Amino acid sequence: MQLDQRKTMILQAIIDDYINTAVPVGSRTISRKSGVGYSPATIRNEMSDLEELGYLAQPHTSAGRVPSVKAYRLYVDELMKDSRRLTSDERETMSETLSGRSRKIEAIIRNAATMLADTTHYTAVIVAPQLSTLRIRHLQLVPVSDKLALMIIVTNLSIVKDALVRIPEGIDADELYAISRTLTRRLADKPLDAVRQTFSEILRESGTYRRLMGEALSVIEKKLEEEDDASDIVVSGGPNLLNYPEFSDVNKAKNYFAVLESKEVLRELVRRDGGMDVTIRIGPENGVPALNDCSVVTANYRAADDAMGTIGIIGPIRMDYNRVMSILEYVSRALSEILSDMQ
Amino acid sequence: MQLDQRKTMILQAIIDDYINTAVPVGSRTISRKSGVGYSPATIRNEMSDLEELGYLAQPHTSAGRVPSVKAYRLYVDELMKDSRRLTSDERETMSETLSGRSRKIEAIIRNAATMLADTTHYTAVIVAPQLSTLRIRHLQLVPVSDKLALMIIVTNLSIVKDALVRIPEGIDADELYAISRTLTRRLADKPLDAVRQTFSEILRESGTYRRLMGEALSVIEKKLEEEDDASDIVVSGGPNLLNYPEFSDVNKAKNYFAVLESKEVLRELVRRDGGMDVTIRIGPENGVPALNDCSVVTANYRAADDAMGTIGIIGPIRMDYNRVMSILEYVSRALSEILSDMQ
DNA sequence: TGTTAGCACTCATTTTGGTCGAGTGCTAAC
DNA sequence: GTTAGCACTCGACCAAAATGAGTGCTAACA
Repeated sequence: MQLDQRKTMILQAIIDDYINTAVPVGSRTISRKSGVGYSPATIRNEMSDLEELGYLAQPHTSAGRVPSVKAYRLYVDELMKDSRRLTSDERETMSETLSGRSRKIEAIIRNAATMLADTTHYTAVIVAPQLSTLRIRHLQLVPVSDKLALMIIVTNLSIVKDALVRIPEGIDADELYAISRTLTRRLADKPLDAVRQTFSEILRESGTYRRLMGEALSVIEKKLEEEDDASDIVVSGGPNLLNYPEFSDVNKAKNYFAVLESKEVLRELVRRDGGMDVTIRIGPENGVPALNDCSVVTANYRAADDAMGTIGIIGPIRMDYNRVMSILEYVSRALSEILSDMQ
Repeated sequence: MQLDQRKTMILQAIIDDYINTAVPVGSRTISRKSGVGYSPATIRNEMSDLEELGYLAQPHTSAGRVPSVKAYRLYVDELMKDSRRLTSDERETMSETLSGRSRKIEAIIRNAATMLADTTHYTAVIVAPQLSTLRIRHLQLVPVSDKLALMIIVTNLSIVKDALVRIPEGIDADELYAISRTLTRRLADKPLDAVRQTFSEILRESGTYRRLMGEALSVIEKKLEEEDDASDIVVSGGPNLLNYPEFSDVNKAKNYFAVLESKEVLRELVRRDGGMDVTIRIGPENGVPALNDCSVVTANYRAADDAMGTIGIIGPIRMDYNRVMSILEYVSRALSEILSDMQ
C-alpha cells in the first residue's frame, strides 16, 4: 500500500486539524472541510489505511484519530514545503524588539528569548555563546588580595569572564599589568582554543614570571573545559505550555519544569548538531525521556562566520512547526547580524 | 470573648494538623489527640467560638475548619516561640554543602539556593548582592574598538561588573591603563555610592582626560541606578510546590510560574525591610496578588557589616514556618560568614 | 471498480440518583 | 462547664443510564 495523493491530502488535513484543536479528528470533520470532495465513509476507509501504514493512531475504538510521530515527520519533511511566510508586519516587530536599546550580549539574548516565547506562545531557550568559540581581546590580572588575583578575560562581543589565580606574594599591581600585557599580546585575536597551542611557547619566554604565567594559562584552560559544557542558558515562557491541554496534568507540568530547571538536560535538549539551518526533533527524537511529548525546534546563530550558540523552541508535539520554523530562521539570522556587527 | 488557654491550645492543634495534612480538621481529630482531655462536642463549641473570633473558617457547612491568615499570624508571632531546633546532623550537612568547592560568589549563591529548595521542599529565592552595597577594588578600561572601551569594575567579593564607555579616537591601551590607575586610586575601597561625592573632585584633577573621566564616572552612576533595582535573583525548586495539593490546579501553577519568571515581581516579593532577622509574610501580606495563597519567609545576609542581599522561601500558606525559620536563620548566618571571609 | 448511504456497534463522557460518612449545631442531661 | 445524643448538611463516591461521536462493515449505486 502506498501513500497516493489522496491519502497524503487527507493526512495533511488531519494533522492541520489536530494541531489546531488537540482533539482526535474524525472522518466527518475532514469530509466537511472545503476542498475535500469525499464522504465520511470514504475518508474512513483511507484513515483505516493510514492507520495500518503507521501514520495515525486511535486513542480508543470510538474516537477519532491522532497523528503519529511518523506522520509529523512526514509532515515536517515533505508536506510543509510551502513555508508559510511571516507577514512583514511580524518581521518588523521582531526586528525592532531585537535591536532594542541594549548593547550587551546578555541583555540581547534575554530579550530575544522573551520575544520568542511571546510570539510563539511556546517555551524559548537560548544558549549563549560558548567560551571556546570566542576570541580573546584582552587579558587583565587584577589583585584582590596578597595571594590572589582576578584574571579577567575580555573576548569579542565584549563578553567578560573571570577566574581567580594564585599569585606569588609581594607582586604589585604594575607587575601584574606588565604580565597582563604580555599575555594579551600573545593571545589577542586567537580563538580561546588556541591557548593550548601557544602554551609552551609563552612559557619559554616568560622568564621571572614563569610560574604565574603557567598558572594563568592553566586557569584559562580549566575555564574552557568547564564552561564549554556549562555556557549560560536562558529560558523564557516556561508557563506558556500550561495553556495547552497536553499539560493539564499537574504531574506532567512538574516534570516539565524540572527539566527547565536543569541546565544540563536543557543543553542536551538543544544540542547543536549538523550544519542544518533548522533542526526539528519530534517527540521521543529529542532524546530526553521526560519530554517524550514535546518537540524541540532549534537553529544556530553565528557571529561573522563562527557558530556561536543555539536558539530553540520547546512545544507540544502538535506544535505549529511551520510558523516556529519560520520564526527561528528569521530570528537566528537577525541575531547573527546583530552579533556580527558587534564584533 | 477572649483567647483563653484552652482555645489557644485547640487552635494550635488545628494549625499543626492542617500544616501536616492540608485537610480541613474536624472536632473528632482534635479530641483524639493525646493531651487533649475533651470530647468532640466541647471542641466543637470552642471551634465555633474561634470561628467567630476570625481564627478559623469553614470551606462548607459539613467540613472541618481551616486556619485563617489571622490564625497563622498568631501562630507565628506567639505560639511558635519554642523554635524547633535543627538537628546537628542537618546543620552539618548544610554547612558542608555551603562551603563547597567554589569560591565564586555566583556559584555559592546558586548552590545555596538549590540546597534551600532541597531541604525545605519549597521554592528558594536568593537576591545577589546589590551593586551599591559593594566597595570598589579596581577599575579597568579595556579597549574593544576605536570608539569604545569596556570599563570593568572589580568590587569586593570579587564581583565583576562591566559597561561600555565611549572613548576619544586615537587613545591607546597604555593611556587607558593610566586613566584606570587614577580612577582606581581615587575610588578604591569606597562604597560605590561614594562615587557621586568624589565626582567633581576627580574631574577637577583629571586634566587632558577630563571628558573620558566624566563619561566613565557617569557610566558608573548609571550602572548603579540600573542594577540597584535589577540585581541578580536566583530561583530554585519552583516545581517543588507542585507537590502540594494547593497547586493541583494547573491555572494556579501557571500563575505561580509566571511570577517566578518575573524578576521584578520576585524582587518585590522578597524586598528587604527593617533590620528584622527573619521576616514572615503570610498570604496576602506578601503584597503580590497572584501569590495570595503563598507565604514568603525571608532573611538578610551580610558581608562583614554591610547588608548584602536576601534569601527567601516561598511556600503554601500552611508551610512549616518553624522549620523554615530555623533553616533561613542558619543559612543566612552561614552565608554571611562565608562572604565575610571572602572580603 | 471506486464511492457512498445505512446501520449496528463501541466506548468515553456526562448525567442522574442514591448511599456513605465526616462533620456540624443544638438540646438536654449529667 | 462538659458531654452524649441526634437531626441535619453536604461533599465524595459509585453505579447505572443516557448521550453522542466515531467506527467498521455491507450492500447498493454510478
